[in-house]
Amino acid sequence: MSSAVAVPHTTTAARLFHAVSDETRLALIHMLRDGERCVCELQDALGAAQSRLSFHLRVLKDAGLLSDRKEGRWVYYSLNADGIAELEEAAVRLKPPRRALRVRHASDCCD
Amino acid sequence: MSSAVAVPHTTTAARLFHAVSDETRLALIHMLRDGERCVCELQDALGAAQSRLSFHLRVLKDAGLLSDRKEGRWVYYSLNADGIAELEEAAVRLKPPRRALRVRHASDCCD
DNA sequence: CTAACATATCAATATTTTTTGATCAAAATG
DNA sequence: CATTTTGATCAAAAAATATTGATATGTTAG
Repeated sequence: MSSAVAVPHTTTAARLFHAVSDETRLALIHMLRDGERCVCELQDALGAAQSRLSFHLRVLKDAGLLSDRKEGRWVYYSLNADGIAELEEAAVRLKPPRRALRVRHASDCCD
Repeated sequence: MSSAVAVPHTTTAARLFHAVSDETRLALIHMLRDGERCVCELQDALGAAQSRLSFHLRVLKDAGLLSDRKEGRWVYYSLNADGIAELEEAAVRLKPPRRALRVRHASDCCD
């Protein structure tokens, strides 16, 4: 144990949070909350350039938050429930344990 | 309703997620989970340059995730439970409503 | 087969974020 | 008061991300 930074989970969590730290990507997720959509639909709805959208979809997919499914010439994206759950867990892990909510009384710092 | 991007919550959520999308900042949060710490302690523990740390602490504080308290020449940072709760809520809001988990059968796309 | 379409990828650019080093202000200390 | 200490802030450089436009690939339609 010990190595200052980089708790193991930390890297994954950072990746997940980064994926959802952008408004366009959040908008995509929100659109997908009620079912899969093909890229062209998302594109229309968001009024975003095709290649831009493709970029953001990939970020989300790489983070494990989306799945895709190819059908004919379309690609349908949908939320990956497992990924979303992981994200939620990562968020929950940030909460302080109740025992520690109190102020740790100072004077034991920097002497 | 309608304006494509930028659901109101979306901006706040993006800000919150961005704040925790960095390993250094996650490490800070983890350290603070069991009580407040002064900057110098965090600095030692993380082995990070003072000004770098100050930068990250500010990002977290601006996002509402940390509070600070000045005492003499020290500044103590601690988790702001409300902020952390907001973050968690933002994460939960990404989950698809159960009714929509199924595949929306295609052929209604791009006709 | 050829043309049109849906989407991914790539290279160049633009933008944002992060790091670094210096300087500054407010305590505390002698 | 002069010095030291803690921490913030600022400007410049570095690094990471995002946007754009072009091109490439696979697919269906004619």
